[in-house]
Amino acid sequence: MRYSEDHKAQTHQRIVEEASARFRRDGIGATGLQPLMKALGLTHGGFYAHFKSKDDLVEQSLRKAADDLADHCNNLFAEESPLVAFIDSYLSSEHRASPDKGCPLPTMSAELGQRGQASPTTDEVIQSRLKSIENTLPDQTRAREQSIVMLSTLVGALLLSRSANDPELSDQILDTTREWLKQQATA
Amino acid sequence: MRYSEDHKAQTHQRIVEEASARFRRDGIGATGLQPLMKALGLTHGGFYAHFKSKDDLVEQSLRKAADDLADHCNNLFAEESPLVAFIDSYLSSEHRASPDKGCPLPTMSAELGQRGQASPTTDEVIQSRLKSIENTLPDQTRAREQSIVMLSTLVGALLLSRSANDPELSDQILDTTREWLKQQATA
DNA sequence: TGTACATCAGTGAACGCGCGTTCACTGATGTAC
DNA sequence: TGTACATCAGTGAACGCGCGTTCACTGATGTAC
Repeated sequence: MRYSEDHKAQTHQRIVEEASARFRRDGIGATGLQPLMKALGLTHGGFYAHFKSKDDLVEQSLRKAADDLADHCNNLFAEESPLVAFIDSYLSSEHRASPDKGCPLPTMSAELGQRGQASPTTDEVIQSRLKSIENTLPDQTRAREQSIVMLSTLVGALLLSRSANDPELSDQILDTTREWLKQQATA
Repeated sequence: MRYSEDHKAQTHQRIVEEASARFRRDGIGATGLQPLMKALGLTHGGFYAHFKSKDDLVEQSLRKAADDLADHCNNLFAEESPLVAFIDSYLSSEHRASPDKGCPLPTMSAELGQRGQASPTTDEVIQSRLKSIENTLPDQTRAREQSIVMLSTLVGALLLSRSANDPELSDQILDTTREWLKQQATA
């Protein structure tokens, strides 16, 4: 069947969006293309009309996630203190509970590094997230260094907080790190 | 064939050690039991004489890795400043280059969180690593908070540094974070 | 001391399963005449 | 306006592969008599 003008582009986007969520929630290796396509009401054979390979989809999904988050960060400039808003948002229980809608670094970067064949896409995501933080920093003289340390802390805290089984430990990591960073940000 | 007294215990330990290295280097899902046993000169069928399941091996491997690192940290007390020694060691290019011998948190915790069935082992590893840091802190009054923020930063920086494709970016993350933490430690 | 037997760590074929990828195909729609 | 044809997004069976797990087995050694 032949479809209306932008039908293919829409399907393509639907696949990228669903994959982007699943990769972040379940991991790349644990996300099968067959269940992914089925969830969208499609059959798996059609996948290769849209993507060269699973790796191709991974790259596009990563970029999509990074772009969405960059947009989200730009909205924070409406807030009184964008930096505090960023920290609160990154280390919120909402972000912890919804990896599928959040930053891909805590969920995907370990697997991306382990996957063998290297790709510059991960670097783009890191640089994009660093830039987002730099933009919110009040003092621009050491913005690069500050953004690197802050991103490391944010990524590590969210990762550990999600991994912790005991809710108390999980909260402790999230809350302690968030308050620490905010205190340092306002000092 | 029947073997000498502690032969089984030795084999068991060899499997745990090899698995512990592979899980950290390649990830849990990407590590097959068949290649693992083959690398030790064994056949895969014998695996279940030692472990209930792959998950059982994962738990034992995690604990082994955490114990080894706790030992390593205790050795740092011979240094003049254990805290600086710890930071230097954690964010060294050696640690970055050898995930199979290093901290399991940057490499395995995302996957452990995504694997569905939760286990308290991850919490034990986190608590163990927090304790290691607390022990090196000069000021014990806010040791818990400090150790949480520091572990988050260390884990995040190592993870990002390993994920970065561009060696320059990777070095920048490692070096900036290491120097920042050391400066804060000595202040 | 010599022999029969029990033990059990390790063997390797086999199981069902889901993976990523390929490919001949279908059939509704847009285009050409 | 009506008909013949080309397009191509999506279909679904099939491919080889490696996975975790099971199981009947082997055979060197320790133990019992």
